[in-house]
Amino acid sequence: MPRKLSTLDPQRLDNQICFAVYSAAHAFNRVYKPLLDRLGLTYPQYLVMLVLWERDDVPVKDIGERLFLDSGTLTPLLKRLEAAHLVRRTRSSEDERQVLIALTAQGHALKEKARSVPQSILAASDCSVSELVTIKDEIVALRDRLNAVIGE
Amino acid sequence: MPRKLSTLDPQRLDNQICFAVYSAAHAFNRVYKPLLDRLGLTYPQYLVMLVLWERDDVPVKDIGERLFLDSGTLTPLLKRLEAAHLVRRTRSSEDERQVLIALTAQGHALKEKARSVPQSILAASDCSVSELVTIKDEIVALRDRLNAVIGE
DNA sequence: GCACATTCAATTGCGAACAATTAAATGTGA
DNA sequence: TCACATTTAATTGTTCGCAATTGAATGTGC
Repeated sequence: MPRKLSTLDPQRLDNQICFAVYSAAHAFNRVYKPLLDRLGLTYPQYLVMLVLWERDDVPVKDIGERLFLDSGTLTPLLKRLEAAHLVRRTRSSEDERQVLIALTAQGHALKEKARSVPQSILAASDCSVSELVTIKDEIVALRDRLNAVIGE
Repeated sequence: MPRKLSTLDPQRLDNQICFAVYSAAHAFNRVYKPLLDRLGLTYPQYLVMLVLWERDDVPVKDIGERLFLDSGTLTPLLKRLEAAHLVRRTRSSEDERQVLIALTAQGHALKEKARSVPQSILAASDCSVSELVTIKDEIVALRDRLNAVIGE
């Protein structure tokens, strides 16, 4: 005779960590949207730019490994960044299979314009930096355990 | 003279909580995929079914508020669930603007087949229930603060 | 050197996700 | 009652995200 099962029922939406993560990702996206609109970027494009601002002139594959995305997602996205004059795509001469992604002057310059984005997000989070770091590390640890299961 | 700034630089990918959430959501999706394939559902479709298993015969808007999704996403998704004979879509007679979503017998029956999904996810998380509940509550609190900022 | 497998990016097709608009039904105020 | 605003789904167009396949370049084992 199940009584007051709802708070424990693993089949209930509100008890699922995955939905929490899924809906939090969308909430972040909505907060980022107006900030990134001013830069002319979508959120996934912003992620690619973050990778390139750290290190330039890397093959598509490296970007994919960093962001957990494949060429089916990245190829059209990078073509859009190229059309926006933020990156250049050139075949590697050492290995003609690889396409190297390099920032243009405009792409480099955009880093300065994007500098204020993280603090706007921090403000929207309404949370201390140390709390955010703690949650972030827990989520990353969880993500890495999930990815380990997939790899096996 | 900034030295070893990388561990603090808010513009670094690995320091961004949003990327942690974003990549964790994709990792969950990849773990769910083989489990949901056997049910013939995608993850967003599974979320809609979770809502309907809790309460049936609700307007599209209610589902949207629960999952933070709009009609642009839900209308085609619900049509696919209807084509799969899992739900029925009927105009409300009291308010002809509303479309009520009800489970079919097949839709109800699928709940049993889906019963083992949460524990498979728990196993993949390689984590205690109490730890997951703690992280989940923190993420939900963060999500709700973000959504509050958007609403204003 | 040559058959074979592997790697890498591109492509195709499908299902989200969302902004913006449309159209119909309902609610409201004068 | 009637003009007007609001609510609700549906629609259109763009961008992700991924599975599956393709084709070219590279690596390998004999």
